[in-house]
Amino acid sequence: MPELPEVEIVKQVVSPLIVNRRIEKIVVLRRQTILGDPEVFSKNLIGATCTHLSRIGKYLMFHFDNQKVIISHLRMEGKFYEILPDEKDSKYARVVFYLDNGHRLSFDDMRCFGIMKLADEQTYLKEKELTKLGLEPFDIKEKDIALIYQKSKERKIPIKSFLLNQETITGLGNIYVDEVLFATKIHPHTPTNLITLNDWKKIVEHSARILTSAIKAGGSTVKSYHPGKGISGDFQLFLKVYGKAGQKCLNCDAILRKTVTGGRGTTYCPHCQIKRNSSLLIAITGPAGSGKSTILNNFKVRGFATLSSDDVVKELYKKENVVRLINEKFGTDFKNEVDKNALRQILIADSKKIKELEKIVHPLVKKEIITWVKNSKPSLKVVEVPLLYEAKMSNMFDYVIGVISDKTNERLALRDPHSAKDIQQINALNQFSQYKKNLDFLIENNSSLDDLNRKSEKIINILKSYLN
DNA sequence: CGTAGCCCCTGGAAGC
DNA sequence: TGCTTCCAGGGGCTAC
Repeated sequence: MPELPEVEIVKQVVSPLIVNRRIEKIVVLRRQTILGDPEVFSKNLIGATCTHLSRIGKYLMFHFDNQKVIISHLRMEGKFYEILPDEKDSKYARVVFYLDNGHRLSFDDMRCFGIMKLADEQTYLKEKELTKLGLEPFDIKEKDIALIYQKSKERKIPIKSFLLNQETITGLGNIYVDEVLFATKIHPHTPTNLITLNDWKKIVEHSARILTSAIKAGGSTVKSYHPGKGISGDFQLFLKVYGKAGQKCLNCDAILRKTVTGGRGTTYCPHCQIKRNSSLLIAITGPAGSGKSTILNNFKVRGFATLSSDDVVKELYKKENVVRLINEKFGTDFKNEVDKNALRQILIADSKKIKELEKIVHPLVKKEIITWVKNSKPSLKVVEVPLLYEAKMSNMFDYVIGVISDKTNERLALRDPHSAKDIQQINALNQFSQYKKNLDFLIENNSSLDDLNRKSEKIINILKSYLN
């Protein structure tokens, strides 16, 4: 869990507990926590006295008078705690150091991600964990920024992933990266090669500023993390985006959005942090009969690449493996093609079956969309996805347009009187309204076709202006 | 080579 | 209430 400020606080809190103390005994409760042989680790440290602690990025080093060094990383949950003589080891103790004053220093690590490694004073900086690290934001000079910029021009990963990787800049983690990108008004998914030299100056400046203030505040305390017993920092009170998805942005009226970047939760302001990109992927979502197809067509006419998930599903229903899967799951006997209307009858009779169908269909649709995106040329791509949030697909899109209408039932009846009632019934089961807060644009289609066209035109122009 | 995605673990919270 | 699923302040490894 800890990022640079929290590790710095741990260093400050733990130093007085162990410096000038001799290690009398080491109990390794979880062998994998020690990289290398735990017996060698213990043998080299027992009898040694700790001279000082040091920190590089998120690594914490313990230096001893026998020229040995412990390199440690707390990862997500690691903590060093002092245990008094009459106290029991905690449930999550992994390595316990017995000190010459009768106290123990316990390395607690619920999730077992943390590590410790023995090294030599002369060569510890050459250990692979430390040689990989880039500069801390405070140490980055003008000439370093130019080098970082050169390096970044060759990388296409999202800037957030680039900053989380410690090889160029070290110290930022998931919280502070989100804060820095918000401060610099850079969208976390911006490809690294689009970050300008001027952006880099701002990123470095804000990183140093935010990390420094966080250290001053004692670090951030989120969930139950504490640098030591009874100690907790306050910087979480000053966070502007982390953990605040769904709340109002402090700089504008937009609602902060949560997405996923490289498997990590990411919060940002969709208005302040506009995505600059050479291409944009947009989703249109909403209930059946709301007007999605009309809007999709407006995009098509303006030269966007467009795809309808309903068409994708139609094609999937003709595939042999899909027909087989559905027959197995629903006890049907479709031959060459799944009969959509017959299937709908089954779903209406037992609404629990909808989820089962979605479990089969959604991942396949997602796959098809990804393939389509890869193969389509235009820089603006739009996909109509009726159940975008249910299918958990919203994260792959840069912007989401939602369409709602109080006239869906009338439109469905006009389109196909035969199936209208059934589709209306399924529509009623989906809670589109609860996703409103996740949308970037909302179109209320309650008036004329002209009105709908005007509204979609307006959004098309905004999206075009976002393009690099 | 760069990159996406999975993996290492445990437990609390939210969803059903 | 009990069960399931998701999520968490990190980073290494592997398959493409």
